[in-house]
Amino acid sequence: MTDTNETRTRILAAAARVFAQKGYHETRVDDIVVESGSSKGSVYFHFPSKERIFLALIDTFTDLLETRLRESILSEEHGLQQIDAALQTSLKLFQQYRGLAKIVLVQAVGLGTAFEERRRQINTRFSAIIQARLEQAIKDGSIPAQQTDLAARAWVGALNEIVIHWIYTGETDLQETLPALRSFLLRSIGIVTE
Amino acid sequence: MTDTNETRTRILAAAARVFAQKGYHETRVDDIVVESGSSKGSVYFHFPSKERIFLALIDTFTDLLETRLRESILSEEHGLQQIDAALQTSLKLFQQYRGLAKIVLVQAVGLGTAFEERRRQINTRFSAIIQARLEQAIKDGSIPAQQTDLAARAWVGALNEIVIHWIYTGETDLQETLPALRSFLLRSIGIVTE
DNA sequence: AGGATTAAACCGACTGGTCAGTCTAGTAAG
DNA sequence: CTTACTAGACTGACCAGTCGGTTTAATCCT
Repeated sequence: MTDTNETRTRILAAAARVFAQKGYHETRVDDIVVESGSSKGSVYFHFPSKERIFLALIDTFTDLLETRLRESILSEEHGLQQIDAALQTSLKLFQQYRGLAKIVLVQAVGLGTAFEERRRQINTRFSAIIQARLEQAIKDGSIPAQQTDLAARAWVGALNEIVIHWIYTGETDLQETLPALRSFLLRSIGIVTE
Repeated sequence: MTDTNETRTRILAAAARVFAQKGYHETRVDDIVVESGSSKGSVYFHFPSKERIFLALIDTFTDLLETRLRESILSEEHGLQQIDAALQTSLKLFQQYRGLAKIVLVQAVGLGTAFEERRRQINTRFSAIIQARLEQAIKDGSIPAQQTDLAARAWVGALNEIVIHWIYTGETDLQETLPALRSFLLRSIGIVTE
């Protein structure tokens, strides 16, 4: 018995590459078969459908991101450092998994009713994390009172767009945008650094 | 001869409704046929393909938005007022054409190679408009020096996300978010209002 | 006028290619 | 011999686009 889980993982990795490059609808299950060096029977032994493969990739990545985010926030005491840590963690992860990032941020959008809901939830989930932090910051007086839900969503949108642009252009290193992005985001909620 | 152009317009309007609701791939050409109350022959008389109908909708809307934006910017003298006018114009247009907004901001994303390029260009186009304004503002000393390309893209991302959220939730009136959004954006580039 | 002619606009049954998912026949390991 | 997995040929549904035919209306001719 060749290790089941290894084949499964190989299929997922192959799927990630193909989905990232071609998008959901232009990806043929046979593309994944070829890319993974397995067979159709094998793919359908490990996954019930093409859709589930796609969802598995999305869930894995978003769960990982959320976990890392929460960890990095917990690892810092002060609000400002928490934000720094969270931002750094996000960029690092996007940079490390560029393919998965593209799948989650680009390829999972506009897929119609089935995926629409899920996609919204993801953004809401991350907005909520940020919003909670902002509420906290207002309460302890680090930033002025403001509409935290709007600010949180705007942050998510801004970050997404920056990452997507990096995904396409691949310009240098995503981490290098951190200082400018950091200043931008902090200013946006009323923290003037220098 | 029933006015040719009227049928064409009816088909486009129907397509906008269906595409907005179902997304590109889940929309059947026959859905558009039924929704428009015409026929398949008629649809293919006016348009060469499903894809072209979709692109026609996108182009119409983005061109309109760009025109309105440039007009509103030209109508104001001072940098800050220009930004206000542009923002107000955008929100107004999104609000007015919610279906088309959804098509451009959501349904046109993640459609694979054919649309990917075009979609990027649209965001770049609007980023460029904002960036030019920011460069100007730095030059005349209204805002501190900063990475305008990043700020411009972040603005586009932030605005998109806010609008998309409104598209899904339909919460009240998009225009009502203007004050908070305005403060957020202005702060982000170093303008402290109150 | 009104009849004939023509072309644009419209109609919808049909087709042909595509592809997700199935199925039968395997192989390897214990 | 059984369990876990792999293989890839095959099938059936689906749907964009086609095509032969009909309607509509504008123009010309007597």
